[in-house]
Amino acid sequence: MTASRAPVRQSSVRAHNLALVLQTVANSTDRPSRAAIASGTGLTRATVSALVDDLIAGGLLTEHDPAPRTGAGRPAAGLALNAAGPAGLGLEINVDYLAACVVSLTGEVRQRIVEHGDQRPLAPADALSALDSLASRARAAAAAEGLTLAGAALAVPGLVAADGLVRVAPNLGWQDVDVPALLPGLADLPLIVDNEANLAALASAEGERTFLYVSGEIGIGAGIVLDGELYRGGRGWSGEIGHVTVYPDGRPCRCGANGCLEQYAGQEQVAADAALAASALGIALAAVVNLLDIGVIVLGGAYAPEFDQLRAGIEAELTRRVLTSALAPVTLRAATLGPDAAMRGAADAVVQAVRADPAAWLTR
Amino acid sequence: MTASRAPVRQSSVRAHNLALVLQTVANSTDRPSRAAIASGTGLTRATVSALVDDLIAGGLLTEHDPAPRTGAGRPAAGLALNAAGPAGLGLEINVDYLAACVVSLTGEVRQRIVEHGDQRPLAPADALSALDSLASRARAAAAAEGLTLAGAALAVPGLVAADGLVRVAPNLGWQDVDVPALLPGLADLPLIVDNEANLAALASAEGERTFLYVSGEIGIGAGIVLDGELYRGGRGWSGEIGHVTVYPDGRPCRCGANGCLEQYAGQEQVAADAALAASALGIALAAVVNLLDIGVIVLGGAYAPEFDQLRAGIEAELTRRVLTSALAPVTLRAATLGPDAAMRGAADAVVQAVRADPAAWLTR
DNA sequence: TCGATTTGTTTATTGGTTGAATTATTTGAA
DNA sequence: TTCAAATAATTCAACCAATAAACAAATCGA
Repeated sequence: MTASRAPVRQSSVRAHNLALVLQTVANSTDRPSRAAIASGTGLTRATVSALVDDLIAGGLLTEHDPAPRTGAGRPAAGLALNAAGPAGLGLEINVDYLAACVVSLTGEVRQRIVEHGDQRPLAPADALSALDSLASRARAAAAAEGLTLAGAALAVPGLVAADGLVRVAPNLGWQDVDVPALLPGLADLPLIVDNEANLAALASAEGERTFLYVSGEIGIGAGIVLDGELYRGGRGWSGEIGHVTVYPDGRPCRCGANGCLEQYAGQEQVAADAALAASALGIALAAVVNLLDIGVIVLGGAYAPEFDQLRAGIEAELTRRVLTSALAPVTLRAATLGPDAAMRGAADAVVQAVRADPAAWLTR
Repeated sequence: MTASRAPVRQSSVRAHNLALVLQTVANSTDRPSRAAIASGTGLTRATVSALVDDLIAGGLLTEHDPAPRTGAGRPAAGLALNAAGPAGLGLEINVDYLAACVVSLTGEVRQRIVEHGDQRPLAPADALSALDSLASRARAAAAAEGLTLAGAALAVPGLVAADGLVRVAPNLGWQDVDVPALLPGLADLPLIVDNEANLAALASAEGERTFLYVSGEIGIGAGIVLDGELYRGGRGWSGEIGHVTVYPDGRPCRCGANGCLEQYAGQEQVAADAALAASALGIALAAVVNLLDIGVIVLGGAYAPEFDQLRAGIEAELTRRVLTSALAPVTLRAATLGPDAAMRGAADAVVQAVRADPAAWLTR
């Protein structure tokens, strides 16, 4: 069905194979040689050599001395991502802090600035103006280290439309805020604006290709990653697990409905009654697994530090309510990045965009 | 992230563009000319000509006289899918019938055989043996009409693993049935085995790219179509909406849990208490929309004839419980194919596979 | 009847991969 | 010490597929 509506020319072949080579290096634990990449991908050595030349010339890969010796033959030149290559600027605005970080192409955090302060009393323009100058500081520091930015991404606790328009951010009190227009300092960079749970999910993959990330803050959000790709839904509003009904006639929610998960497993409820929170969470997560057949669930935000208290209660509901639980169990895991997850995911999104389409960067 | 782990060569370019041209013809309401395809796809006329030649030579397209006259210039040759091209064999086994149909490349039903009879007392081998001979009859009739089959697909009311192994089909009483091995008459054809709701969803798209199809039978199943593609989940067990919890402490379900949707909106419950069924269905569907941001829901199976009774009750819950309902409403629709949906979807799956990868058929 | 117009084909060119031959660099054995 | 074997990387001719531009075909309108 999907013969994506675009024609393919030879240059698309090159673009695809450049990405293939770059991803192979990125996913490799050691520093692979051209020959290793060739046998790993199925491309010929000649082709890999040509592609690697382009990637080195474009500053995406670097060549290193061979690692250990292995038998006879000419020693291999080890290839690695260029730590000085295009980096990603990750930004986050949340209820009580602003944050920025710069992550290198290799995935290292090279800058990190967090500024605490209640954002709720501020008008969107003022909050974003403060973020803009925070971003400028991070940018300048990165430039001083010799890093060039490939783009920026901002995590927002709310519903974001495809063009960067924030439709609603209830906890910030925002409505219809045109974020890119209010960040003039970033006008020269490609800017991604996305929901915080979506971006936090990206940062929490740890090698997993298909999983659900759940973040318990004041609200509860989820990022759905299917086969390595974030699923955003038709309008970009997927993952609103906080308003999945757990008890149809239960507590009234600020959204107008009754019995939303948020009323039983929000940040405060976890602290007040972990058993109830775990049970409610388990019921909602069972629905997700029944619908999407997802095998791994990562608990982040306020859930991560309470993971040990929540685990048994959630698993009990999953076992009872997931139809296929006897055939294949669901794995529960705590997120490891803490409050930095969304900001890190934002920066990762930029870096991953470069890795997924290096040709766009090379010909920029 | 997804630079699908395979290298791309020139032949992949050709395969992709062949599919692009074929899909363009398939999705066209009139009979497009080579020039129209060129301007529609962005390929050059020369390239389209070459690709079309291959598709005509391979029996996938046919050339027709120009339709209406339009101004000056050489008249265009209209292209259309070849009605005598590779067809799909669709099969279904269900509690009280066996069915087979043959659908042409153009999407017309050319054969249709339904054999009523309770399958539950039969051993899987016996039921499938009967289906095998039914399939042979449909095949022979299709061959008599000059149709060649590109493959077959079977719809089963149960959980199907990727290799065609039916893990559980509760209403048939099946467990771990190796379907392909029990259909020797189809050994020479590629065979897809899939869940009936998944295949019924495919047949019920009606141009929609992202939607949820819900089928209310004895059990309740759902097919999730995201951007034109069926989402099957990590193990192929997605869409088990029947066991989403609606009332956590509600009626006990045969799956062992309490308050599953199936206990409130199954076939019998719809007849007994439509209002309760609609409300339960609405609660579960609201969860789907909150999680996946799906804008269109198609009600099939036993729900379709009761659509008018159910609609208001479902919509009330959706409006109340979907966080984004004020921003964008959810569209409810009744399926139109009736009990044939799964069988038709099975045949469609075969035809669509040919349309999505004509190069595979041409070089078979 | 002729020019304008549109469709479809032909041909030389270009970009990109392939496969085979070649060069480079090391280990190990005579 | 020297040379054969082995492995890595590069070079080069061949091939495949798309492109652009020229050309042939078929129709309309003046």
